[in-house]
Amino acid sequence: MPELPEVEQVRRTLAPKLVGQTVSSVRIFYPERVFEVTPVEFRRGIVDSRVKKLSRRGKYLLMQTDRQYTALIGLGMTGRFIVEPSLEPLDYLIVAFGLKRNRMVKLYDMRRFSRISLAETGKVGQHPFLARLGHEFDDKRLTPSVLRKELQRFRRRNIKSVLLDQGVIAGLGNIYANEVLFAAKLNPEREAHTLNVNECSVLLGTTRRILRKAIEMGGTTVRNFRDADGRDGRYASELKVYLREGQPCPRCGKKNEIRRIVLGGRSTFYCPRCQK
DNA sequence: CTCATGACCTGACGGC
DNA sequence: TGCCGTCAGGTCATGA
Repeated sequence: MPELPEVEQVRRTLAPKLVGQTVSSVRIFYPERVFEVTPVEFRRGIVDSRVKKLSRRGKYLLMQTDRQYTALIGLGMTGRFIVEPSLEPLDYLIVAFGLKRNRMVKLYDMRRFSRISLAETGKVGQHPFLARLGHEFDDKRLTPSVLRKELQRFRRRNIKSVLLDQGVIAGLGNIYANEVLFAAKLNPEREAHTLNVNECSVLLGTTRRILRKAIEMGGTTVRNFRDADGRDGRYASELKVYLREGQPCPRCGKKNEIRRIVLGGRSTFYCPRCQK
């Protein structure tokens, strides 16, 4: 579910409840979703330490403690944080962190695609979850010519799949990849390596504008997304093409023009008149 | 290496 | 009402 803006919104709403707190217990309910370390190692790395910082890299949350370890958390499609007193019996729990005064930070996930892991804080960038991630969308070093160069490595892949590839720009998912290409007037089937510097510049501009705005609006709720305060994202009203098959194009106005095709196994929405 | 596909998992929704 | 197929914010392993 969550792409970069949603993960960032979770980070912003979870941080005030978590940073500075001591984690008095760690209970893992779904050990298959703990990667690289054993559940026991994960628990030992976090329990009894204090949360120093909650940050984000791409779609991953990084919970840094005052000891040597950082927990890495990927929310998959439906991962969600709930902070509440005590531990009610709850289906779909992945992990629960106990804080003071009976408060619990629970990660639960209906589809159970969430993933957690542990790294030494100094080596967190080398962790397999993060090692191959591309640029952050707002990284100043990501210039149009750098982007163009990165797109050259793909032989025939279309630009839509490449945007979903976390190795170029980290954090774009299916909603924003569609929206960004519509805003940039680029056809999703366009081969990525054929983009010129000017097109890369436009694409970078729309990516930054859309992600910033989506972050400002607390992300997009289409179905399940809630932040750590239980609130919906408000960006859904800004979506121009995502899930709008058969609707008029908001740019050229042609009726019934938004198409849905499948690229790289994912639904792709676009206006064939505006996106050549 | 590159790319497409299926697998992982559960729920919501539309058609019959 | 109920059953079935399809689809859903992600990522990884597999094999051509």
